[in-house]
Amino acid sequence: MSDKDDAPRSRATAEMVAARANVSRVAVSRAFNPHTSLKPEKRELILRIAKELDYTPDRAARALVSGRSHLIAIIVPDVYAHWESQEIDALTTALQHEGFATLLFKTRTDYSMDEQLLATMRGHNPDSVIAFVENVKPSTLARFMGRAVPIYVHYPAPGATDDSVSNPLHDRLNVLQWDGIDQAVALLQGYGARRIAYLSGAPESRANTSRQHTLEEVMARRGLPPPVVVKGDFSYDAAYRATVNFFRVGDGADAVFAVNDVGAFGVIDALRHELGLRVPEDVKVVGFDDIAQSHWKSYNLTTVKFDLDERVNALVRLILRRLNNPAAPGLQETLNTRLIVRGTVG
Amino acid sequence: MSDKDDAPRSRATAEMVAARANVSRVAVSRAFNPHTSLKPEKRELILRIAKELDYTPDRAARALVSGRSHLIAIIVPDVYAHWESQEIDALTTALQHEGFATLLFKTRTDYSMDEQLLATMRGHNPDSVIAFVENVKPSTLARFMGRAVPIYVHYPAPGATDDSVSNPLHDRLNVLQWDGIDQAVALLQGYGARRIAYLSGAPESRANTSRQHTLEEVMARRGLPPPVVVKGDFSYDAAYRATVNFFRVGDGADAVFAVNDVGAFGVIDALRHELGLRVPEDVKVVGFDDIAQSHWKSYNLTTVKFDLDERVNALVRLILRRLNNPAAPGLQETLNTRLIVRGTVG
DNA sequence: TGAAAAGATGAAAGCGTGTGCAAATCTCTG
DNA sequence: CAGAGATTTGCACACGCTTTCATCTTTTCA
Repeated sequence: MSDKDDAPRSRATAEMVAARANVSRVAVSRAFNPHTSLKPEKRELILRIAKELDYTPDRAARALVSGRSHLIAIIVPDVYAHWESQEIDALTTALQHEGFATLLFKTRTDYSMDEQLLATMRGHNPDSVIAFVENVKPSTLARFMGRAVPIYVHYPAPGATDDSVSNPLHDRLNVLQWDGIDQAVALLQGYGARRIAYLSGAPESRANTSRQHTLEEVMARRGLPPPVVVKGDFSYDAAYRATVNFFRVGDGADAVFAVNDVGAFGVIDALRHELGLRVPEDVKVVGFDDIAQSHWKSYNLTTVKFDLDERVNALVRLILRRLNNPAAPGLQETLNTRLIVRGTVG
Repeated sequence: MSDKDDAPRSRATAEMVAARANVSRVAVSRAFNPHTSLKPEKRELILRIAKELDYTPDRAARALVSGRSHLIAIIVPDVYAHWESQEIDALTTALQHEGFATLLFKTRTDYSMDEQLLATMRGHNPDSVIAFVENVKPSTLARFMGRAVPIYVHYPAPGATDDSVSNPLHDRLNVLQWDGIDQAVALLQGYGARRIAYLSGAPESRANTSRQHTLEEVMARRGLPPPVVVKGDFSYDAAYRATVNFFRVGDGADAVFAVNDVGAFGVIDALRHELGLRVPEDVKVVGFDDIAQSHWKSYNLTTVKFDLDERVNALVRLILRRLNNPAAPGLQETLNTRLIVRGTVG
């Protein structure tokens, strides 16, 4: 065998591995694809030599012919928003485990979808797209995808019509909020709270409206007056300012139900550090998400929780089901919520 | 012109656009590449028809022939760690602006590098790799890349030998910590603190060791006794436990310098909610990073700051410089730090 | 032991794009 | 209007891989 010098700084190719192993290039391809027929010892030899040469099949070339890019796109408005970052983290780990890589795209913070961005994303040909963003119509997103069927995270409101039948353009993860919110209201009611305020997120977002409507419905059924809405935008700073303003000029409230945990932190800090009120003695606070910071001692927040692992598993399941059956009508998974009781209520 | 029906659910290709526009396929390719010669009106026509057909050039095919994937890989141990998530967020936005997409990879939390992961990453052929992870030798990472030259974030310690010359295998972003740490110590000293403890991160990580050594050096030069090291791991929970333990069994300290802001939060909460000590009256606390939460009222942390935008710009600059000059020796950018004074010192 | 079934192998045909090269067209000058 | 130069255009090939298909080899079973 001749001891050929390899080029110094370019990646090894299947051709080189084949030459070195005295097999055809096709055999190399087969060695890297599990369900192909290849004599075991031959496969072993090829894999050994591949390792020697630091060879990995080129995903782009593979994608071109197989139609699988092994890329999963995630679209988020804010990576550093706390809930999102934890979800991206867990999702990336889970996807990695299944052989996928995460392709991250950021939309503008006004939750609108940029056509340029969608075109770029489509160019990368992701096997699936997970949209945490809500102000884009499924039909728009679908138009911008190739074979991939986008996955939406959906929060069904109690009264809303289920549009799953009429919209088979995307798969869905349904997050049911009723149970968690009902448990929260029951707890507040148990401690004597009647005037409950709702700190909103960005008003147009569906995470916000569905949460608000669910809360209103729950409170009505429990014979409570409708919640006063304090307008926020999911951020700490907005929650802080809105709370200060609300308690200074308005009648105040016995409790605040926040659209998310970060908002709840803003509420708590405003109450304690600006308004001189005590939590939970004077005002009770409930959040939504149960992010990592919620158990930190400064907040110790009572909050409604999605189970992150369950949520990630459901998303991965959706992706795999869809890839195994590209022609299936809109797939769905459903997830529930529950209350985590800590120190900001009673 | 015949009104051909297009296939319902597969992506448009350059061929189809060419047919519809009565031009060659090559012209379509040229229409999408700025610096090629093509009659302007022809280009315009092609782009218009491309839009009609929802055509975008396939990145995988393009990458195969041009050698540019337009993918930038980022390797992190934790996405949801606060500093990292903010950096990923800003970086993704900036890269998107330059036409790149972010490819996210998560290492194991012990900061070790998985060869399997590296192989997968190499398979995707990223144009560049940014490693926030420290326990992998540059030579290992370089072996796993193709043409791409990895970028390391480096924290030069004051006495450390500069290995930039001997290691041209990677580009570097140097973050100088001296100024910020010196300002912090000066401030603490000004308020009469002498016994300063250091809350460490994962001991083996270079972010930790370099920060610790710089602190030791700064304190020595200012005539202070060396800092007592309290062992943490960058997380809130570890910081909380370590602080409780340290102040219960040891002599305590006048001030704690934490390796990062999240750790500082753990320190503050332990002091206030578990040990009954006041911050800053009894113990002063300084952090490192200036993440978004640091200005929240519950903490209001005095901290050493990298400027995030500067940092992201420097990274993007490194990437572009490298792509314009693949053969250049190890490129570098340098960044400084400074103290942000808030309420946890005096 | 022989024929049929099963398994292993390689040649060739793509996948969708960019690029070198030569031919074709246009522009300009005197 | 000729001819040189600049610009535009298309053919053919390359990128690295998977996947049919036909061929060759091995196993199975009566």
